[in-house]
Amino acid sequence: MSDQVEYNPQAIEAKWQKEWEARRTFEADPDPGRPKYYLLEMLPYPSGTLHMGHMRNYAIGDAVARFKFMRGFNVLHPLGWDSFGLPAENAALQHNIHPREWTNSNIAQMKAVCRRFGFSYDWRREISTCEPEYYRWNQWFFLRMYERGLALRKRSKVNWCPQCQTVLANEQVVDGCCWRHEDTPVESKELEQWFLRITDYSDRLLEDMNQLEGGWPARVLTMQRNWIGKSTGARVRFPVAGDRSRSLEVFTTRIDTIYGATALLVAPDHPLLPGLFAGRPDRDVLEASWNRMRRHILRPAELAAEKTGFDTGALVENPFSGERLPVWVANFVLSEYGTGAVMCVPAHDQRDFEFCRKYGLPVRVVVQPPGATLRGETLEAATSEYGRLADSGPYTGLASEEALGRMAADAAKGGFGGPETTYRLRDWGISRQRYWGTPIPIVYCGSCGAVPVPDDHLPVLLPAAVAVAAGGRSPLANVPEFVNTTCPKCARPARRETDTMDTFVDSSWYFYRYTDPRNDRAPFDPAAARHWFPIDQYIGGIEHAILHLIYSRFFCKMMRDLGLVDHAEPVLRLFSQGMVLKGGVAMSKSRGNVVPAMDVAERYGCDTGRVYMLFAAPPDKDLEWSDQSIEGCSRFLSRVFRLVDRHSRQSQASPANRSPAAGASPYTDAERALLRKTHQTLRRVTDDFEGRWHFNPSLAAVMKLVNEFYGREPLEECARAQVIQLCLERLTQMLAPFAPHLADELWEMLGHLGGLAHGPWPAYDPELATEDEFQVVVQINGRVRGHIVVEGGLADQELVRRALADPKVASFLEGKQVMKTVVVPDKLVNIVVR
RNA sequence: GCGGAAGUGGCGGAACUGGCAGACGCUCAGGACUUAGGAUCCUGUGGCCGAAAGGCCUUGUGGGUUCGACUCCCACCUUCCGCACCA
Repeated sequence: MSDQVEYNPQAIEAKWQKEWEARRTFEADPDPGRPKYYLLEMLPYPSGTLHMGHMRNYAIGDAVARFKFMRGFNVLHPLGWDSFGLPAENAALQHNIHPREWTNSNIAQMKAVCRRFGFSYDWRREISTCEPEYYRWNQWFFLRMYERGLALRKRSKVNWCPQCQTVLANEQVVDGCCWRHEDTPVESKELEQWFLRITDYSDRLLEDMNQLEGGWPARVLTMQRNWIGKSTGARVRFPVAGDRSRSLEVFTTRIDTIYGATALLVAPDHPLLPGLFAGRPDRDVLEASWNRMRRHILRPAELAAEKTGFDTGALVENPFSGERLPVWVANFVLSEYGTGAVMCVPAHDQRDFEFCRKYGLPVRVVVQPPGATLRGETLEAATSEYGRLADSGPYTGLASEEALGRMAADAAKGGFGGPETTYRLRDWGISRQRYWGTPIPIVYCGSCGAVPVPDDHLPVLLPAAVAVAAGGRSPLANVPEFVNTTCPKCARPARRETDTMDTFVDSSWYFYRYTDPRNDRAPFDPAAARHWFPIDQYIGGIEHAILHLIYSRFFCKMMRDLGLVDHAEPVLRLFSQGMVLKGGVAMSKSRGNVVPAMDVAERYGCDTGRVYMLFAAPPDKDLEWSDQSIEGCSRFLSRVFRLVDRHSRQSQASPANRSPAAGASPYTDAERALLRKTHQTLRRVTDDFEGRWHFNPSLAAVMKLVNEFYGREPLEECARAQVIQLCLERLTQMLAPFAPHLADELWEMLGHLGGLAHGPWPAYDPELATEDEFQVVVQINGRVRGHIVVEGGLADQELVRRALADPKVASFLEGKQVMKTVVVPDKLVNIVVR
């Protein structure tokens, strides 16, 4: 047709976005009549521009959200901004702009991109964590934790990033460097800091992971388990020889090997060391070695590859054997884990083995692995296998498994130890010496000490006029109007805490706020949370596997203890999407390899961008950006547009053709074939959304269906217009989650009003989707030798008979003897010959 | 070192519980339409042999199980990710 209209994504997209907004299409409120579905993508940090790396996350989420909308779910799909954080302060320093201004202008830009992509967010629920209306509840939660002893101030060794000029939580240290500055080794400092006692929840965090099995990626669960690092063993106290009032404690998971201990090793910064040196003639020499080693240890980035140590000259007594053991300082013993001291069993621990071989300490085998008789003198490596105890006093002959329990119990009986469980997880240090964060609601009073700010004084407002400077202490300390206050208890002059909270506090509970975003009396209404929670599907990057995802699980449990929520886990299902790469590396502003999302929308339209994100790779794998591939997706959408356009013009000429074909005369073969392909594709796409989320082959199937229509041109000669109409309607519906704007436009072209956002998602007709003819592969000795076409459901013998009758197959069988036949109904016949 | 994931055409990737390897897209080639085509439509496109029919080879490597293996088992190689003195 000469007056063919071309696909104009920009016009179509603007039209439907306006329409959706006017109709409040994606606003969701509790509705007892429909099942709820809470779908969430991790909230973005407003860094400036949204690039296609970000968009992948939202394209996946939006496809699922729209599918659920179409299926009749009441979908809660919100978005907000993780808007506190250091980059805003850096921008302030570099461009002399206030962090708030920088942040808000970024939010405006990014929101414009999200709107340009037409995502199905309920914007009424938008939140921004840097607003007092939000962060006052961070303070409120802090106070509730303070009341319960879950927020506490303590002096401890903390990680210090010299770039950020602030403290980092353990979770924020990656390979000994800052998570934001991968080349900057973290330093160690002793500071007084606020901590949240996440360690009180170690066991619950671990146990409740059973509820997440299957719904969360296995590797995330593994990473969290390793991070919590539970290990069960025993604590044993070794008295100092000659002074039984003093002792050194060790933690061990292998108390069954204790008769093989030939030394006791302590960490270089063990608190009892100075006491051991005191009064010794060689004290100066010892302290010199000690200081050398400590300097090294204080820089965790320079982890020594080689084990070193020195003999303190002190002796302790093995409480089991009475044997005297030398006390050594060893650089590989960690002061933060266990008791900061270990028993050294060289025969059964590789680290101890290397240490003892280096320094000539004896090696003694006290557990013989099954079927072995090892000797310490000739041992080439430690053996950590369980076995039978040897040379172990009264325990000799016991199996390791049994000895572990019995010896720990005996240590308890003897009053020198007992069973113990340790964790790797440390308390969460939340103090940050930075400006752009939530002020910690504490006041220091000369007479009352640390006093919590009363609830009715919240929020403690972050002052606007602050000279942001990196100087190792919080910029807030330089704002007298902020610092100087009065004690809430005694009304005397007092000083405010000037550190702000780690921004991971903000993101630990934000998804509850979405359920009741404007509440000014509580963080949220428990009833609203109860309605929407738990989150049915959470989507985000793997980089939060332990940071955000363990903190928010902790918050949920804490909130449950406060009576705010009634579930143990906030997120039922988690999906980690792959990264978008360009030139083999992740797209990022700092690498300068980003493809701005707005560029894609302007050039191809956002529907094309979305389809490309879902088509180019499975959603959990990394995706390499390709300018050529996205062209292909653009072409595909144009093809669909032209197909429907042509059909709708013809229908307009004779509107009767629009009436449904149901009840019409039986379908012709060509019509059946068209309907069959359509319903097969529909089945595939439906199953995929409900199951594996392999959108790439799903979209491939839709493309194939479109090719099918093109291959039958001119369509109207092979099928009645009503049948074509029916098939195109299904095609349009199944395209809707992927290319929603185009789908709504096509839906209108097909004569329907109001778009497809709320469905319906069509049910596929199993009858129509069934093949009535099958192409059966005929193999001879496993090699394909022919094909036969048969009707479905043939008996095995009949299938074999027809296979043997095929002339081509027969020619291969000449002079051969059939040994056996294998039949897969409707699929395959394999003839085994000799 | 330990744990996990992965390895398929020129490229991105399909192949669900073992059953025609390479769907779909990109690239490239040819054709049609056209004043024109970098638009559109059609055809072809893993390698080798062959004019063709057809045959042989091919899913990191080597073995095994099976009528039949990308898929299961064993060993090895490579890449990526996580943990890494956690006692």
